[in-house]
Amino acid sequence: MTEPIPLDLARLRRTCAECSLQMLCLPAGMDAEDISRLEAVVQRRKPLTKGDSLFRAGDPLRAVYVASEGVFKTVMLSESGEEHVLGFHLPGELFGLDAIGSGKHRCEAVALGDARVCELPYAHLASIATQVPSLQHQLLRVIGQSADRDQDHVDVLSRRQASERIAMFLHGLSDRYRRIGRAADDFVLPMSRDEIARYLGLVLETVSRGFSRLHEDGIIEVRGRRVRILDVAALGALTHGCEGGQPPQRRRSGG
Amino acid sequence: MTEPIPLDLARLRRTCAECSLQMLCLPAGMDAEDISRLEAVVQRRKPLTKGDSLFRAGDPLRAVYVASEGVFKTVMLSESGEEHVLGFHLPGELFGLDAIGSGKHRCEAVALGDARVCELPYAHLASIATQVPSLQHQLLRVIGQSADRDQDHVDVLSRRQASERIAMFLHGLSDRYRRIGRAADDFVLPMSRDEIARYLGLVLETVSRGFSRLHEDGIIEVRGRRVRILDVAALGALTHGCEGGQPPQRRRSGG
DNA sequence: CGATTCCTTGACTATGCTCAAGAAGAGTGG
DNA sequence: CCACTCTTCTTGAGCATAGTCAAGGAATCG
Repeated sequence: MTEPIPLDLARLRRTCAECSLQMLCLPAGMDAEDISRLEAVVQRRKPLTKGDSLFRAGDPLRAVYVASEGVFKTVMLSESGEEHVLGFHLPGELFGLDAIGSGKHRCEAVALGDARVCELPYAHLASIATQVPSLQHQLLRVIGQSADRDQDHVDVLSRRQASERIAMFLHGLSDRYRRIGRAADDFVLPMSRDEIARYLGLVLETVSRGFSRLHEDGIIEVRGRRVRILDVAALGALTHGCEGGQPPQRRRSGG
Repeated sequence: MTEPIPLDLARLRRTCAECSLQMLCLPAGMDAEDISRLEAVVQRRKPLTKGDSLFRAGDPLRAVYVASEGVFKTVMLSESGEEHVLGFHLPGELFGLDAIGSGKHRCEAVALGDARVCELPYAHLASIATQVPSLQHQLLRVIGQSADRDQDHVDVLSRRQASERIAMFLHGLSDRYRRIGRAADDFVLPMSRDEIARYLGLVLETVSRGFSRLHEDGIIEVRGRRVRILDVAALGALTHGCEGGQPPQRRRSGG
């Protein structure tokens, strides 16, 4: 465990300038000089595996993070003991920002599988941002984008119909996969039905039935965690709740 | 309408240093010198009345806002035409940050009654933040706090039971009233049942029934928009879903 | 290959939505 | 100041959607 593994060291040495996620991540839009100043504070942590926590609720704000490989979820445990999933964090997406408001993390970040993160010590980041306006601007932007994702979550949860929430979830995930350069219509879900349910404010059975329904209707093909989107337009239409292509629910008028 | 009203002009001239909301607002924790640099960019807009929009979805990011008097709601219109309420903004709370991620506003901000706002042109704010580290820090903090409120919204919407959502809403609102120095257990709701419902992902009838139920159970006293919280502890307990003081729902075992 | 976890599907139930009508407030003008 | 109107709120009855409980099947891991 403590013995140095050459391959890992090589990866740890990788810089932002070489990173495939550069376009998506904090360095986006920064010039070479600025990036090198940013690189000075970026730390690459040792790889994590399924279930590992990056931080827990109550931990003081030390750093913000971006997954370079693998997917994370952030979860909040309600007083009644239920686990609510606040978000899923794909490679290139900044997370851990929940501690900026109060100085303490409000949630826990957990790796959904093997993962690797870049850690950006917050105090360093903020002080460099003072010196490098383009980084400050970029930092505000990514924070804003993170807030946009939270907003999308609110948007999903505001939908009354479970089918709408599920369609929005898949549609949004597909979009995000495209953005990170991965197939948008054929992927393996990194999270369980239960985790999806806890993200959507539903129970896992409802999510499962929702998936089956989309399969029956020929909109997706699903087998376990493998998902293929066959009809993006129809999926998008379901997102709007009202009738799009197929009727969203067999009403008495149809039957 | 266009004639100058002395009283209003006097108010418009008021500075951050004199503002009663100083402790809550952006200037919190800044010294006199820094505040004066901030004041240079703050603009006080002419008063708004019920229904007036401050910005609309699609508008470019010009400024961020803080209500100095009155309450605002931010709303998003879904493709199917429904209005979703994203948040209510009390005096001292920064809003309009939704445009930071993309450069465009994602939602519309509407005054719920007579209101007055301070407008902070974003470009100015960001450039001063570069020069004044304490403002940068403060700016990041308030953005973080705004994200915390969004997170609280997610938390509310994740609850399955309507009664929990309603209890959390009242409990949270009460908290925020206390923070701005107003009575936390006796207030007039600035928003309608319908707006509450659209915030909670429910319909107005459900909200109305929820309020009536809390009244019956002796936890609150409600008459129209006037609310008095009689038993904060019980309200907090309902927030947790599980049984607290009174049973949350009369089950057959009880009747 | 066995054990465990995860997913699917069914039957039943309950919560909250729909539709509907009436009461209470707020605003307006005589 | 009161009558009128319009909006907002309350309450009721019935129904549909999603939750609960339960069991069996698929997939994954050691």
